[in-house]
Amino acid sequence: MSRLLRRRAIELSDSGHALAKRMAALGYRVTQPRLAVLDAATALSASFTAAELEHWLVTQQRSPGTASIFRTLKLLVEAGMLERIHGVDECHRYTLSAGHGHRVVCLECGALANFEQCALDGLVASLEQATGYRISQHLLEFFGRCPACQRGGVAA
Amino acid sequence: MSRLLRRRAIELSDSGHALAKRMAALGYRVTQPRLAVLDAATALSASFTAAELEHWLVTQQRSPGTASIFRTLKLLVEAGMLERIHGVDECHRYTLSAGHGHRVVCLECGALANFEQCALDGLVASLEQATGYRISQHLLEFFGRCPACQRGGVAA
DNA sequence: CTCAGTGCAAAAAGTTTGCATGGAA
DNA sequence: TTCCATGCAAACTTTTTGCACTGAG
Repeated sequence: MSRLLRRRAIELSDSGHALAKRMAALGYRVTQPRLAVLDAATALSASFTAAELEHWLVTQQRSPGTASIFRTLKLLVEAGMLERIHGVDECHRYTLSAGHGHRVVCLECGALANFEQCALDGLVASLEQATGYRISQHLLEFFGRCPACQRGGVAA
Repeated sequence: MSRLLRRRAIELSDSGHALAKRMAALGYRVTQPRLAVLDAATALSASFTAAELEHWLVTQQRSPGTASIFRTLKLLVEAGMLERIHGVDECHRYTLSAGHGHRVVCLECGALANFEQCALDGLVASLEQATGYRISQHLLEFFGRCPACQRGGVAA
């Protein structure tokens, strides 16, 4: 591929992607499928499943196929650019990584709000004392209805 | 089935099962597969996946088959006798329900410690104010090493 | 140029369902 | 005796893998 073409290929999907630069900085090759998945993750904005992401890419006629999507999702999670999140009954959802923090997830539309504060330190300490466990990780997520869905008025 | 046989069938698995009585009280039929799953859940004691539970039942030569196991697990969760729990990377684990509360899960052996206190009320209130979300549920789980595994000395 | 990454298709998990039979109440 | 629950097998969904080919660096 000529220098010119390569440059065009990258610009094609480079709409706003500091993300792509970050991938390159981490030593990952910046390829079309990876850019497509990052675009999709950005466009979907809230949380999404692999299937939802694939559907979006198909409608955009940019889907690299299921296998590549799964491989890319796994890679991006390892790279820290996406996070896997858990629902009450649903697992295997993803969201663009937003620094460290936890989330409030809308049960109706999947919208997310992030927050930094994690007032668990005290609880962790007292639990370690009470149980004898050495606690190294935690999972904390909140669920409810986002402001828009509350206005929307559909009964929960 | 004669009265005598029925009685024996129930005694077979009635080893310590207030659980079976609870099922009956809830209006569920107390059947061999359900007793077997309850026994397995009790024996496995910590958290377990459907596959682990089936494996235990197979080794005991009491497995009612995959389909019945899944149906029974779903039923027992609905009945509130089992809970679905989430791991960091693993979902679809189950544990015997221990009242309301949250858990500390050992990352090495899967042992659980339950605790009642859930100091999130304040956090929920301030998050509702900060985000505009109406929060109705939360997911909170801790992970680490249990006392036995710490003594066991395998590096984390 | 070279090797990491891709895309297809096929396979492997994991989970659910249809239907005739069996057993709890 | 009645109907709920079971057990098998087959279907389905979701995710992973093998392999020849392609394109990013």
